[in-house]
Amino acid sequence: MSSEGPVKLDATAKRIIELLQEDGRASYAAIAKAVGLSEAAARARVQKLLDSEIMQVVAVTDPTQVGFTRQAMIGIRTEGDPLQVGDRLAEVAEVDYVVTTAGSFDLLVEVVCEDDPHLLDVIRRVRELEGVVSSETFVYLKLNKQHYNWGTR
Amino acid sequence: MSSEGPVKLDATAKRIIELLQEDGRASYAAIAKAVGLSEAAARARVQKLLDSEIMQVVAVTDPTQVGFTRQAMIGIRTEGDPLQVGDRLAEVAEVDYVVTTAGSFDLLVEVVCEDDPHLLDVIRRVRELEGVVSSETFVYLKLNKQHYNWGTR
DNA sequence: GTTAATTCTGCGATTACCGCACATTCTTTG
DNA sequence: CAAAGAATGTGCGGTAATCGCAGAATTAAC
Repeated sequence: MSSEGPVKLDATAKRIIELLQEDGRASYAAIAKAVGLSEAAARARVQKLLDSEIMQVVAVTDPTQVGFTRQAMIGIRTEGDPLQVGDRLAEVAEVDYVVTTAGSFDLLVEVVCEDDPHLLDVIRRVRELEGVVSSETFVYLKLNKQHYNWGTR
Repeated sequence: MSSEGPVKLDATAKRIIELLQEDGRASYAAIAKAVGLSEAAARARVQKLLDSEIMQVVAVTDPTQVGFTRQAMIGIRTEGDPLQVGDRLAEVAEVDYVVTTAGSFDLLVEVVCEDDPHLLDVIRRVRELEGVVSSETFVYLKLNKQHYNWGTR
């Protein structure tokens, strides 16, 4: 769905991203002052970053706090093209995160479920997908840390 | 650092969260209209959700797009209290995500690094932590899907 | 049933946002 | 290298959103 080009970001773009990683609702005026641009220019740059899907500004929550009692990571071994299997997994609604990896799993998939029967159903559906050879599920017991302000380089 | 109580969220709070999961920069006026409150009340509720750390509004990016070429998930087996080890891991700057799990790993840890030597150094530091018995690293090759609008229940 | 605390509404006063015309800088390209 | 074209930035006026606060309404506690 997204065709990536390794976009080049200048120092101003990176500082804007870092500011919004700290506070996604920062005003354009505040951003402009922080990076030394006019308000209109700052606004244009934020819009560009959003439109190009380099960055998105969203609310993030601990799923367990908003009614999803079962979360899990599923390690998956595939046959055929892992990227294609990854695309198929990405279509599953309960899946919020898919990465292709090197190691004893080909894909790591995070799923968000309401309860145990729901998780069971998701695992069943995942294992039935074409190209999925085996899977191993890690049920989440506690979310210890979750942050997004890793900055830029 | 965060003392969790399973906070009870009413329907309005959940709808506000869902709206901001779609667009973290939605105006208070728009939120108010959507949930049927005055602008001031909507603003107060958003502030409360932010202050109580139930929700945070932030910019999220694909790390590879902003200069971090090496990302990985590290599966960790521990001895002693996994939660304590998790807390220690959470203090590592390059670690952005820590979950305690049930399964063949006790903890899953996501790390964001600039390059291979950086990743190597992080893995070394992680393995030296007290309580870490063994670790297995899954280097990310591609981020297939990443989304945050899983809604509420 | 009264009190206290929380939450909501309804405003002005202030600030931010948006769109647009024009200036500036950076890239092609002949 | 000069001119054309594309980005990117500035300034500003009109509109809309935000903020702070006083008082009403609702909810919880006793």
